[in-house]
Amino acid sequence: MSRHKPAPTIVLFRRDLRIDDNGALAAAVDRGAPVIALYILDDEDRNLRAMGAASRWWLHHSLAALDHRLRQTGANLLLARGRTDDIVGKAIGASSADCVFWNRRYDPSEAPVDARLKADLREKGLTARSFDGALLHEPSLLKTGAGGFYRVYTPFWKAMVDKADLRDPIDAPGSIDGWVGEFAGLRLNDLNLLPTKPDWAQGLRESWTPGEEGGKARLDEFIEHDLEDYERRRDIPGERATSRLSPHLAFGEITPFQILASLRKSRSAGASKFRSEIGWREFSYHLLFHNPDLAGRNFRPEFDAMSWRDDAGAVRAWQRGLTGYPIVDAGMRELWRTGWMHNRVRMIAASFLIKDLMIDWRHGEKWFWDTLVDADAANNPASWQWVAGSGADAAPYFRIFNPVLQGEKLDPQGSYVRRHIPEIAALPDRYIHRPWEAPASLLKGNNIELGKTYPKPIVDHGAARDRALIVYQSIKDEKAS
DNA sequence: TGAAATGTTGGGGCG
DNA sequence: ACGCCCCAACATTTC
Repeated sequence: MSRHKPAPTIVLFRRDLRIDDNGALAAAVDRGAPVIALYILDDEDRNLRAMGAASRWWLHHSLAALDHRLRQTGANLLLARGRTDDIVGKAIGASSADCVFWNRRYDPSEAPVDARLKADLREKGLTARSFDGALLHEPSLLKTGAGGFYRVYTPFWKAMVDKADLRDPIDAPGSIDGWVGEFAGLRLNDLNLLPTKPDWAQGLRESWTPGEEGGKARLDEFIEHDLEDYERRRDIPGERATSRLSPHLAFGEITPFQILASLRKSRSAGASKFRSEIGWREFSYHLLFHNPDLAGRNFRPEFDAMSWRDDAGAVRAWQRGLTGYPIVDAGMRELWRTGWMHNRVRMIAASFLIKDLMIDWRHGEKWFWDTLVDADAANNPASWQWVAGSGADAAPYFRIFNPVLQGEKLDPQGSYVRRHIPEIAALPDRYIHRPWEAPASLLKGNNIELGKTYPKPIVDHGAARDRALIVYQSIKDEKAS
């Protein structure tokens, strides 16, 4: 007599490339049926924002790491390409699966895909279930006293901490009964996620270990070495004192539940400051959920009247790290080389594009989307709007960073600038953030020719500041009238 | 998660 | 000894 083998469960992996604290995977394993772990790359759906090049590089390596983790426990990752509903239908056809599990997505362009899928599957009499993991809170459930959504960070975070279910992480399955069968038959390289000609990923490879084990190691190291003095050192880009967990979080290799659980154990002085940075990520998703076009539209509509400058040459100089302001250029080159930029420098570089160059923040947001390994549908537009002043709880319009003062304050020894701008590395500290003031003999002695080996400032900050204040003032007048 | 302009105070040089 | 000025240092206001 043959024992009846239950129909398999499909687990969809998306930006939750981990086996630890994975509610969908744990539930599938608990169900006792064979598990089909499936990743679908959807390059077709025009309603979805195409992933940037740096993110695709990360995705490739993260998928490889996930496959490796699954193989250690008895399963493997199947890859497919196409629309989610099509592929899931085909996978059900090939496997007779009767059950599909996944972890929820909160990007408003992706969530409807999952909602339709759930409805379709249930209509066919199949089981479809979704789980939490990406966020500490459900954006649809958190409301202000007046019934709206939060627009100010502090009350949001206070309410969230009170109401969220800060559950403990779910253990990774010890072993998985992996479904044995063929489906789609794509190999990782078939997804074409890596850059080819040219291969610009050298700096990324040197900087990162994608995958959940890399993320866990990063968290442990951060807590052990940097958390105690986090509040003081986090703003000093030369120190590498931030967590650098952002790409791991963006791809769901680690969850905020895991991070908070580790912080609870550490009791370090910097824990509450770091926890509130996790809170900003929650706030960004909260804003995105209630404002689906956060990357395309000003949160404050009065900014629609803003007269941004159209200056392709200036945008290009900013992208390449050739503005002539060392702290800005160092940040932009760190981004280009490593796929990441220190958070404080992001603010300075963004302030420079928006307020010194008067370029529409959406140009900056797009560049970051393409070049950041941590490019995130919520954090990226929310943060750009924050700097522009067009966002919720945003920086006031008159807050304009002086790139020289910021450089001297946060990188007094110039170690960050020298790391990324070798052509001026020989300048003494005194001139490292203002090379145009260095004596001619000093420049010449170090083979620096401003305008040739390193640019002269593309705008005068003082004049640019005055211009920005006038333009921003006009928006304020607009609103008043 | 700012910077610049303006205002105030107090020490020291000097006639 | 005194008043005057300068200016650094700090505080406050303004954008």
